[in-house]
Amino acid sequence: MTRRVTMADVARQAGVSLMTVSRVLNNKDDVSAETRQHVQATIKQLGYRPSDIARGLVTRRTGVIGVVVPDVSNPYFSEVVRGAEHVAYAKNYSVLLGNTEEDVERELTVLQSLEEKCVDGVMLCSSRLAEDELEEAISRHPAAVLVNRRLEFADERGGVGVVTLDDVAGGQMAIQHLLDRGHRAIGFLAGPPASHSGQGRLEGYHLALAAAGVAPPARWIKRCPPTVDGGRASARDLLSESPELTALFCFNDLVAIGALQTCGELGLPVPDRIAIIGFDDVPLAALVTPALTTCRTSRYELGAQAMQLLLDRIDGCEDECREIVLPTELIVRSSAP
Amino acid sequence: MTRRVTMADVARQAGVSLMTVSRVLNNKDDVSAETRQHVQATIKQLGYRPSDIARGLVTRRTGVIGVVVPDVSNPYFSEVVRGAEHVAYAKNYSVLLGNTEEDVERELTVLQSLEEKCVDGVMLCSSRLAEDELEEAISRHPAAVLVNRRLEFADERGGVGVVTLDDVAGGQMAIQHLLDRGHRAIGFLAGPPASHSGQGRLEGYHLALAAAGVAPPARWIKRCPPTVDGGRASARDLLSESPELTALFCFNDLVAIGALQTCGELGLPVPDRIAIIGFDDVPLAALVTPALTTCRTSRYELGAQAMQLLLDRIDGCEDECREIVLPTELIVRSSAP
DNA sequence: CTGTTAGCGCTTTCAT
DNA sequence: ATGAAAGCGCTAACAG
Repeated sequence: MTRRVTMADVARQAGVSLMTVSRVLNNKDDVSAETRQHVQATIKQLGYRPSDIARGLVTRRTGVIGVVVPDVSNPYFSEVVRGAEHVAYAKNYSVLLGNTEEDVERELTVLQSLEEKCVDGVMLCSSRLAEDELEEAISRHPAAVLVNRRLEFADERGGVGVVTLDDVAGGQMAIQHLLDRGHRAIGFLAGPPASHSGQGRLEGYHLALAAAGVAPPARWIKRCPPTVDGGRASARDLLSESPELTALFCFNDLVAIGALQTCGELGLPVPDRIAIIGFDDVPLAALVTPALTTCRTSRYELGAQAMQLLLDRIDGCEDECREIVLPTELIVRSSAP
Repeated sequence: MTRRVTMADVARQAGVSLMTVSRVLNNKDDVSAETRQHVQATIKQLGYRPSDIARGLVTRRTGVIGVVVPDVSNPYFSEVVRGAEHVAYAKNYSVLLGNTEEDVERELTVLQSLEEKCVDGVMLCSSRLAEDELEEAISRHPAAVLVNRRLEFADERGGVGVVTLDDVAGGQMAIQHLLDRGHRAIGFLAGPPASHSGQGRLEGYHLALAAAGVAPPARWIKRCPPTVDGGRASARDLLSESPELTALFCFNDLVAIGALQTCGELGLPVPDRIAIIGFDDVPLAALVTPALTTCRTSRYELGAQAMQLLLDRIDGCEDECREIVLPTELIVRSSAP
């Protein structure tokens, strides 16, 4: 393995000083056109590539952003990551990916490792950390943005940006759609108790029903894992305990698809006997039979906006808007026409 | 923003030299137990975290691996990334993610940016680069592994590891299954022409048919984008040009789902009039109606093995096996029972 | 416009 | 068992 070409090599070969090379590299204007061209030619000739890590040591900026997600292979987060990466790339930042595998311990070590890598900022998605741990971890980084999670004392701590979905409005929208179709007995497969998003959607559910004068009994609401299997099992429980239900609102599309399967197994036609609404509009939602009515959320946008906010903060305009709430949109398909 | 705690701070506070702190940090054995404990306490007290970038400058190792994929949000690659990240994490490496967005130019710049970040190695998935560009780009990195792509002169260049799927066997397996069910007129929606995997599957298709004495006319084979829409459109063309087809083998599950939709629109019952087989077994495959028969590939394993190979190479045992070929498995469901 | 001198935070080598 | 000096590749701050 041959030694990496260094700036000194370029300087020597071009017959100039280190600084001149450095200036050319950083597009400083105080270099004569002639010298600049000569240096650039030498750089190309030698195949020189500056070392961001040496540069980072002195500038204190690595050009790297840590992006932490519970599970990259979850289509939800992989879209978020794609959005984040796109924006980062456009501004010449790179993304250091941290996958916590839904594990709190690991989330902590990942955050720590990002510290050692001296990232310029951290984008933390759906953190499962306790509030105090979260604050502590975040405060150790130069900048941070939270996605899908709010921090109670965010304003007081200063630097933390927040990007979330308008889960409450989404939930209201979905329930209102069902109410408009005449449904009154509407169940909710609510997802994991720890989910901030689930809380919001539940709130929307309650708000919309209350406005319509419906008081849902507690048994209409069931927690479940946010997966197809979780949805299938919980839908079965829910429908057997509360056969009066004519509609189901689901934490996300995967849960809704599980519910769809249960209805199939139980011989309950969707949407005629049971209407079903999901959340997220993952690509899958349009492809199942019947196609899923759902609240679309732009996960790509979530990632992109969060990264944007983070970079804005890093590159100066700190007092940019602290919290962004992204809207959702009801996509009406066959499962709840 | 308060200055980062440095090793010098720890040394001063603990009343020892920089070297002692460094030794403790790196678990060198020539430090008295007493001193070690004292230093460790100070480190904890100050919340000191070593800077991998300062360390990297001298050791020439950053503990970062670049992982380059065409599209993180593609379920195929997001699984690969998850596998890779898991292995990397286990060995104390971090993953710098590069998303090329299926763009060759961008693939080149990403690779370049990884160079500047001084990554210890690169894992390049489904590269679309021309052979010479690929060789050049790779040779500029300390170590590299190719996923889903071979390099003609790999052995001669030395350092490049390769991990692929056994696409040929997968294609054969799928076609053999159809032949066993009495199909003879079998079309192939072959995916993008540049895809190495597509080539392999096509080879498997030809081999299996030839062995059965079937000589498929060229019009039975159609290139298409590797997406649902691509599959839908191409299936429509294919079936109208060659109505004699009784089965379709598809480049991947997304294409197969597109084909499924076309059959629905055309009123051709699946599998009775047309049998369909996909490739990959993405989660979606089991959820569509009818459920998709497909060749399962462990994308997680692909990522994990590739990362393993790369790290093995980096950490010494270079002459580890140079090429890994992962098997596929036929999963029989309703679309081609 | 260009070069010189320091030093970023750490490890390596050589002393002690 | 511990420390001092040198330097990794680069840029900031001054000189000229």
